[in-house]
Amino acid sequence: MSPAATWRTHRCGDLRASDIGEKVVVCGWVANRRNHGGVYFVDLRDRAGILQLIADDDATQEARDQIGSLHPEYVVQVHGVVRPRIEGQKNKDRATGEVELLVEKVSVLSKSQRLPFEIQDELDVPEQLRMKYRYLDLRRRPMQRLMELRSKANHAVRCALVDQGFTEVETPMMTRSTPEGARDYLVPSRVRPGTWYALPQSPQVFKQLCMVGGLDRYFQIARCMRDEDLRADRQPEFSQLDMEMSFVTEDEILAMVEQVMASLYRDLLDRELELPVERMSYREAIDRFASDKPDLRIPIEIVDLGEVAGMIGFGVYRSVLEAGGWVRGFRVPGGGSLSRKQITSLEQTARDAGAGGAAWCKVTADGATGPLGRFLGEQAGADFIATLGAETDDLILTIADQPRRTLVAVDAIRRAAGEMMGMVGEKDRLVWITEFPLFEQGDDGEWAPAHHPFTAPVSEDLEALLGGQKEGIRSRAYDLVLNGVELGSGSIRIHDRELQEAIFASIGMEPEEAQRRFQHLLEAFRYGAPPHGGFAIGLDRLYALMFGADSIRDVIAFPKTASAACPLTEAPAPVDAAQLAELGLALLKQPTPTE
RNA sequence: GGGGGUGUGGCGCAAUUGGUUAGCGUACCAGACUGUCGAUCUGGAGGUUGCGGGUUCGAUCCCCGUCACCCUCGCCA
Repeated sequence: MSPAATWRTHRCGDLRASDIGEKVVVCGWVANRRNHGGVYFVDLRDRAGILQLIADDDATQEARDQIGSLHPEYVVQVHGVVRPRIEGQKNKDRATGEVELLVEKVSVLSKSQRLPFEIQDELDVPEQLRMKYRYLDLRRRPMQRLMELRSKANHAVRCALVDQGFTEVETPMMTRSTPEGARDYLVPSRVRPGTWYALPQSPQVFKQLCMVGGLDRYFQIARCMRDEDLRADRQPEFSQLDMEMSFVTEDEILAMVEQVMASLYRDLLDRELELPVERMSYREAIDRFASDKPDLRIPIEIVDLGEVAGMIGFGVYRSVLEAGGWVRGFRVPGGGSLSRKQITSLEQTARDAGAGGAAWCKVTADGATGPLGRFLGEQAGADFIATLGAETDDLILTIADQPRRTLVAVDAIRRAAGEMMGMVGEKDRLVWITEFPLFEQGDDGEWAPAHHPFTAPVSEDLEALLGGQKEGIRSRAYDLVLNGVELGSGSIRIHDRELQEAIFASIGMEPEEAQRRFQHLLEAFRYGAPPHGGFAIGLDRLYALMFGADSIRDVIAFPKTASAACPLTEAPAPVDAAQLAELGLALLKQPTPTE
């Protein structure tokens, strides 16, 4: 096929009644064909929409033969004249429905064999098949919409930050492995056999180095890779909006992130975000919602029953409290209407979360009913109900267990009960969670940094920290939470070398080890590091939520499966022995053939 | 790594207690039809029931193993 001077004059989906009479050239994919013997219809699709082609008695026999020989997903160029559809044959459901293109000439630019699935908006096929033929999946309008929205969102983010004086910096994809955090994806070095690059889990160190470099305000839409097992909302490589600022307080960073979020809401959803976003300390979030990422759409708050639960004569409460455990619960307003079956499922939710079960009762006009009911008759029972603020027709749900298990279970049943009661409000609820603990205790009882080890402590807690205390030390770290989903996190960093070394020491890291692992950062801090802090937002998850996608895979052009494989390219795949030899590598284990 | 679910023409599903030539819809191909737009009608082609093994006269069905995908726990500073 010889090159045309102009492939097309219009896009299919752009033609309107105002174009009637125009001689046009369009290109697109054959979406559908209908043949009535003498009159041929073809729906031609491009990114802008669908245009009906027609070849009836007004068309030449040649044009009718050409259009009659088309098949699904052929790519064609069509010369024709835009004309109005006859009365009664307009299609109101289609933007081009007022017009049709009378075909003069059809050129087949590319043929298509039979498709593995149909190109239609509603599709019910295995996701793996869509991923294997992603280029076909992307022809579908809903997928094109998501790709367009993502592009528009990235653009909005860049505009908002560049306007605020940020500099976009591309940090290396091949860097040094850091043993903390997630497992690294490794890249072998050919030049120095036996040595490795790591793909970045995040640009953390580099963005701090940008601050030492005086860039002042950095951002990047960064690709990050973590070699961990996947989840529905997690991909092995993902995008995060990464930011860092010098000479800032928490307030300024939070305000900046809020501005970015407001820009996204405005440009993508055409909605105004209410600012400032509510803030809540970690302590408060745990006390009120038993979670560091509370879903504030559910209007249920947790009550500490440690004082009153021991008084009502319920043996489980007493023994748990004597063992140093907790009793926490909440009232479900109107929850008296829940069936026994629904409550049983809440009890199961508690057990699935690791608790022994959930003790409950319903508050009725004649007293409390249910398993707790018979313990609530006396004054202590009245105090118990009063502490919960429960009223007639409420359901009371409680968990009694070790502190950590209590929190996990009470959070689980709070969310389950909220959903069951239809309490989840429509409105998006953003909240900042601040002052996260600097250390957290592992199952082995060891204290480890809860965030990364560069997070600064709250200054009032500094003395206790340097005195060796771990428990209760607050950090200047914060998370942004939307409807119970963590969107991102950040912190004010340590910029003082001595404090940094003290932190390393406090987590049991020898100076030599700290030097070996973070030599580049620690050395940078010798040369005048400004106070700085930043934030990172997981964009895939945020976009999936904002665009109403079924899965984060739907907002990623070429996603991977739960086993980190790409069905399209069949990566990961074996390589030639020669490639391995060049890298100085030998396999200890051969790849297992699939199927 | 653990647990759960799924696997039958391209796709969505069915197949009695283990029993005939594994059916139906859709898509595809061909023919018919002069205003359709989820066209319609007629016909056709299309199957290693994920793979391997076992039990049985006989396996889509029962058993064991394995692979892939999805969900979930661990994990993801």
